[in-house]
Amino acid sequence: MTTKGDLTKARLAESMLELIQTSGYSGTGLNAVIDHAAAPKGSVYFHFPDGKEGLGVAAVDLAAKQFESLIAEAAASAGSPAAAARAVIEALATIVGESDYRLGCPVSVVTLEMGAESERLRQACASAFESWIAPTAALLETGGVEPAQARTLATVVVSTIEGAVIVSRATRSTQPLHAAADVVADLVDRSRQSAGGTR
Amino acid sequence: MTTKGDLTKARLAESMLELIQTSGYSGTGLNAVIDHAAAPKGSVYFHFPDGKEGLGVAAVDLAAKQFESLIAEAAASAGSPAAAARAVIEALATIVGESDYRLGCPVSVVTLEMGAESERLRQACASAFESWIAPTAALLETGGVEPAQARTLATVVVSTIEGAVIVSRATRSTQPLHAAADVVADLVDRSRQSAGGTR
DNA sequence: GTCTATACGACGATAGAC
DNA sequence: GTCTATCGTCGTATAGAC
Repeated sequence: MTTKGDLTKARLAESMLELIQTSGYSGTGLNAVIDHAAAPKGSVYFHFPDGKEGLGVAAVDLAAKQFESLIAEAAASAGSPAAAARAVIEALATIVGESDYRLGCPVSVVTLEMGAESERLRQACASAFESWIAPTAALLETGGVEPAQARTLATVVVSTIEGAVIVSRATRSTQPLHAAADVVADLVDRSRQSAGGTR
Repeated sequence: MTTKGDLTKARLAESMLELIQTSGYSGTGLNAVIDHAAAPKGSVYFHFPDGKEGLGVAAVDLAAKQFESLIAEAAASAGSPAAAARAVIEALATIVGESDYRLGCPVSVVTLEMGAESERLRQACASAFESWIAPTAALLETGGVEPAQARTLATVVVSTIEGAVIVSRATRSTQPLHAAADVVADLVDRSRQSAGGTR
């Protein structure tokens, strides 16, 4: 059953996730989180006994699931791996642009800020990236790319997307993301052909 | 002339740059910076009247110059644009790996943490990215790629590198950077051919 | 002009009231 | 079990001694 406490816990993780995107991990104070979640301060330590670190892990896990869903939906509705990749990146371009370049990838920023300081957070970020690379590689394999190459290419695709979001935010332009969409779609399409897939 | 004060100022910027890479911008306190630079606390506000923000801008500018030099050296010594791109990325893989995955791109993390909060820092980051994209595009043009496509491709190349550094740090493996090196080198080489360059 | 001592606020975390 | 009041620490910034 879903108790009221569970809802509070979910709201806290969602708030943390949202604030991390605009202010980073260190820049997001617990006061801001409980304020945004409309939760009392003590409940943070009730639901997340490890404090901020546990809340951060929950936020990263949540982000992983959300983007994983976006990938799955694009893979299901798009006609080809290349089209799916393009759809995902264009969706991100819309999100980033419509947020006035305030939203970015929470996993990237937590990796960069805390990867060297918290092993728990670093592992959570590694798992998040893996949860995006694996389905991307699987999608490429359905296009006829051999497993090893699919994994390599999927890693690069995810890296490119992460980087493009950052460059887009810095330049306040969706051009880097659109450029990434074009190049990645072309790259995915080409790999399918060169691997001897359905041609 | 170079006064002692100028050296202190440079050391402060270098220390800020180094610490940002492992702990992020918000996670780096001025106390840690002056400690690392072996400088008295007041000199921060003497050399950087705007405080932490000014110091952050100096660190980002410094990072921009350093990586710009790496690109220029690779472009000068490598035999082709593709080889230059590979050399740059492999050099990054060495740096990231040998630092035990503690060093990353300071411009990325400042963009993600402060891009939405400080216009000055955001612009410094945008300038940094531009200072890497422009010479990369120029290099691609020497390979026969037309200007517009060179710019697009250069943006994607820089994005991919930024993202690969992040994924490498999260997974504690240089594999994402090596994968990026392979794919980017191939991409650069292909663009040269498809554009009707020296074949 | 350089640097030390300090002010003031926000942080994460906890103890204990309800 | 849920929340409020508070503690100690560290943050940035500054005032003033040298």
